[in-house]
Amino acid sequence: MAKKIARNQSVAIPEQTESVTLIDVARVAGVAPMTVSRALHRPELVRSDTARKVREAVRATGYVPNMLAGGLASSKSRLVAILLPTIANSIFADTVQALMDGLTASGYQTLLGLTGYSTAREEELVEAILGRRPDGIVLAGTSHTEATIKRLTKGKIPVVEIWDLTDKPIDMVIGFSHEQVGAEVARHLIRKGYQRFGVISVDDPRGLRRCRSLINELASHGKTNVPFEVLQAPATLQGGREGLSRMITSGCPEVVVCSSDTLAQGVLAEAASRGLNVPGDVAVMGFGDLSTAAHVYPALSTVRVDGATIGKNAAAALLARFAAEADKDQVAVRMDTGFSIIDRESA
Amino acid sequence: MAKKIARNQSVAIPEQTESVTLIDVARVAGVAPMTVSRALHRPELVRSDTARKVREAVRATGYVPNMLAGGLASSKSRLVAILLPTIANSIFADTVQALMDGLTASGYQTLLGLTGYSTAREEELVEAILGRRPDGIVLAGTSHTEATIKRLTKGKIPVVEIWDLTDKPIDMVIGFSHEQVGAEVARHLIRKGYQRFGVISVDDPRGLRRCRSLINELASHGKTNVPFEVLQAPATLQGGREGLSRMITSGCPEVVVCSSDTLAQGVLAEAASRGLNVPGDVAVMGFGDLSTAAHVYPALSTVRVDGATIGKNAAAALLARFAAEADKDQVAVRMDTGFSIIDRESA
DNA sequence: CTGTTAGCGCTTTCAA
DNA sequence: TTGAAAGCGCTAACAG
Repeated sequence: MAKKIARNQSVAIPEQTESVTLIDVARVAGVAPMTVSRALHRPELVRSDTARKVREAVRATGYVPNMLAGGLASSKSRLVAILLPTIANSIFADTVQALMDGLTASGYQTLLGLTGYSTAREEELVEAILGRRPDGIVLAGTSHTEATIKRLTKGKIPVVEIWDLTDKPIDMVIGFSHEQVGAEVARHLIRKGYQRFGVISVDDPRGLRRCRSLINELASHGKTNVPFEVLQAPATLQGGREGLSRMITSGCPEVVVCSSDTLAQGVLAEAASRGLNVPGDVAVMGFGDLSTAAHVYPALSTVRVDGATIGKNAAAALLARFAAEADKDQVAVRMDTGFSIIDRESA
Repeated sequence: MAKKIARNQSVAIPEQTESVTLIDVARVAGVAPMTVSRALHRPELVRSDTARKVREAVRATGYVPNMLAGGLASSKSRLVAILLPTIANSIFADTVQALMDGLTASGYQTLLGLTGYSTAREEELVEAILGRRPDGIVLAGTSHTEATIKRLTKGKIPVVEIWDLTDKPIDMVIGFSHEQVGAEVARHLIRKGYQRFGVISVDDPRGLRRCRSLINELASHGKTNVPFEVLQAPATLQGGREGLSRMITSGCPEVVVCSSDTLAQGVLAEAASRGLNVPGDVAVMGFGDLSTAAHVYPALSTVRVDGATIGKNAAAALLARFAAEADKDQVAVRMDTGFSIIDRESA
């Protein structure tokens, strides 16, 4: 196996591998270190030809600023942490993508942590992440351990809880009511005239709340004994298939409601493999990113709750909150969600 | 809007908000700062009752170590950066999840960067990320700008390029040949007896290479003029639908090969909505995470290339490389991939 | 096993 | 507009 070329070459030029510091740049540019720092971060404070000299020195030396040192001195890390249950097949993917795009554009870097739907794990991650002194923390959900809440509440860094609502946010919240979502869906389906329902969910807390609320609302309309299959999180296509398979043993419902789009995809696959016509034999409803789902099923129905849209819009709202960091009051921006259903009218 | 409760309360206890340092902990524990540092990071170096005193002091003070300071002093950041094209519907999701799980378990935190398939953007991100002095960098792909390569080559931090192969890796590579993948698939399908093919890809570089190689190999078996639809990255279900729609105008192929599983899902959806039987009327082939796909299509065929498996196994290999950081030779671990196809035998 | 000394590379604060 | 001094909070290296 060949030796690493570049590394060996660099050995031939002794000491040039030693990392270049701001002081080296200053020496080359013929100015004080502080002037280099200013030229780099607040160029409007130095004369333009000084700035030019510095820029050239930076290029000549191959200087890369050390943000650990900078952060330590200034207590600003330009780092935002995002904590999510999971990234695979995730209902959060779009939110995260948009959020990261915005943060990157604003010069922030993103530390990602995966909690696997465990608040204990979230606590550990928060603990560890706090050590990096992030300039902001985004948490999925509003349910956390006591320790997490305590740590985050007493700190002075902005915290945004997303994808849920609560009366006592740690700091800011952008989300919607999963209970309201479930109830809204139930009413929509009843209006459509469906009689026999089936519900499939993974055991993530928010998905379960949506589904339970749905079932309650159905019950209050006289539709009881709704089959309810719960699968292990995270949502997979296979989960959707299995859910439908199990459910179908006790007769096929007219409409199957899923806790997420991924599950709904799986139900579609299973239906196809059983020769069931969608929506002729069974209608299927998902939950998640409308911007994707709406395109996939051209004739789908959409159920709306509240005022904006999950995904990009929510992320935009979130960024706006970060921008208005000065405002230290509690804030709750409501986030809307979309549902996709392949139902009778879209046949 | 209510004032933030906790923040106001903490105002009542002046100065306690000022961040606790290691020196404070040392004072409370009645030891030297260095001893606190040791007790925290290398407890085996201090007497157990000293460690206990320190632990109590940490709890009493609510101390959170400042990793910026620690990193600066030790030049170890316990940070690993991962750069990917995208996170949404991503073929990388599983790799990333497994990788992060492993890294987190080993005490590393993960900085995520999204390049959107742009090497220029990758370059900017690398530049910025290097400022954080990560202990390792993972890059998707082996195609980078000159500047990126230069920066990464001369640095002393481990770099792992994944999901592709190359003769001149920056440091380490874990991947497979996309050309070989394409050719292998072509031969597999020809062995199966298919005559009329269709190919749908998004315009991501690796997907295109797989598809082009497939088409070349088909040509060398006398199958020319294979319909080839290219859609804009990233892959979406809608893209798959559109791809099949366009393709079908010039007659339905016996088998449609897609550059990713997401696209294949879309093709399935479109086929269903057109009343096409899969695999009776048209077989569909995806590419990506076998562990998911294999479960979804129980009777699928599998095509293998090389030796391991994309996803969790690849991530494990990757972590092993990090662990063996001492070995500074070039390394190329080959990574195998799986294909899923719903074809005639699985009818 | 524990403590002391001297920075890590940058920015804040003040002075020029 | 620029510079000098004094740390930020921690750990390496050595001494005890």
